[in-house]
Amino acid sequence: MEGHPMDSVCDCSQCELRKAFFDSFSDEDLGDICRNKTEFPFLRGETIFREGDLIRYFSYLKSGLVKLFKTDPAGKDQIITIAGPYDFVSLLGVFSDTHQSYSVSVLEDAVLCCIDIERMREIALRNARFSMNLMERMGAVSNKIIREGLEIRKRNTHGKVAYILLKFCKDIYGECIFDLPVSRREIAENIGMTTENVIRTLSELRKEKVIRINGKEIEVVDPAALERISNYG
Amino acid sequence: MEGHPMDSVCDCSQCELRKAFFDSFSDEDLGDICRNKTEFPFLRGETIFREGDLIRYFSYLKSGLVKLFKTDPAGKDQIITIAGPYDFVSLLGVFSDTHQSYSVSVLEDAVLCCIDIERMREIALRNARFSMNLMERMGAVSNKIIREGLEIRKRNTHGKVAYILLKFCKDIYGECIFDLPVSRREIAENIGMTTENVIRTLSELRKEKVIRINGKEIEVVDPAALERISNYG
DNA sequence: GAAGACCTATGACATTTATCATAATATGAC
DNA sequence: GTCATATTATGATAAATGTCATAGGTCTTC
Repeated sequence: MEGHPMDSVCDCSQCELRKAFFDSFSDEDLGDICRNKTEFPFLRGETIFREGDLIRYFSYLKSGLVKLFKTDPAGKDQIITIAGPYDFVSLLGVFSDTHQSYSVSVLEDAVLCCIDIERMREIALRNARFSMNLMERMGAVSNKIIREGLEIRKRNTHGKVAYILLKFCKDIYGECIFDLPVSRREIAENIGMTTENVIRTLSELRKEKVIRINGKEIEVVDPAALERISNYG
Repeated sequence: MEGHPMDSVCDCSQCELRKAFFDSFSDEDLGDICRNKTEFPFLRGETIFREGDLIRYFSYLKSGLVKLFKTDPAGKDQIITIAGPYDFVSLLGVFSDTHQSYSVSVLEDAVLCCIDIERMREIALRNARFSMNLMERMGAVSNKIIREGLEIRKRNTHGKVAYILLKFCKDIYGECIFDLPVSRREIAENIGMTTENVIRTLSELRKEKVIRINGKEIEVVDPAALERISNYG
């Protein structure tokens, strides 16, 4: 894990993600976690951890945007998913596996909240409601990744590109106009097609006046048409 | 849930899956579960539950083979995965969702062990080690599904077919000769290609003397070649 | 500011995959 | 057993997708 711990000015009792993870905590446990957590700020392009690294922390994203990916023997990356604050938390292997099974790197400056894995385990073992919350939270993340994989698998190239554009505009940014946080190649690595065809498909959507393109900036001009393409293709 | 409860002759303390789920149980909790579980036998072709059904049980497969799938508005099925005893257990939504998010039906006669969801929750809430075991177990299943999805996504048709044949021979049956528990169409629904191309690809593998086909019976004659095709394609 | 690396873009072409048609075989219902 | 239906199979063709080549633009590094 790169990055340098930042002064932990954060008060866990005020954390907006508290409800998702620590709602069941006693003041004591919350104080314990709060004093023992470390926040790591990361800049765009930095790698948080790599496939195969030892798991030392339970971690969740407080802010920013990351990509989860695997690298094959030939050095080609395959992106598992792109995730924001509520979508990225150590997946379920965190208590059973010893090593990371994928890499995570930063697409938009991020803050990661990290809790020593042993301390986390210890608390989980004496607070069953917390274990349950954790299970629900991590389960939701896993399920989302599984569902997304199925949606991508069943679409053709146009459908795939439309699907991921809609993910950016609906799930990630909540706006029809946004700056793509990834390259065309990374989109290709995410949805399983070639970079050239991603570029070509984007150009076609532009020619059909469904989107407007200005470098990294994308504007979804005709969301209904994009939905149709996503659902049909 | 169809099927009729069978006489519960099973003694949980002897259950071969016990270690996976109930290792941390006190004799008391184990007895409690054992007395309150219900075993449902299912025949090939039967549906265990459908997407959208109310979740009433925590369930895991004791024996047999099942498929997890989703049905789209047009009525087309998409198979999420094919799972045996250690690979199928209520996924992580079981404590947070109220309804099933996919359907499960039976490929090979199966026995499902079911525990009332409320009782399960209650035990999980007072036995944190059990919650932890559960989390690990369910996490392993989720992770396996995610990984499988990625492997399928990155392969071309030959690689996909080779991949799933290897799954049958290595993971499911542990033998190079086996009866396919699914139709060619179901294979297509699993790996995201057309039925015709699954059939064609199988025929090609036969012509290349990598496999032998006799109806549902498949023999992997040249496992090394099949591995190469799976890894290259 | 020059060089190199990467990103975006597009065209031409080859290959892969899907679609449509047809038929033999197998399976299930009555 | 027979009829209806689904499955397996194969070929012909169309459509989609990948590969290769080229080029201008952008960004980083020295």
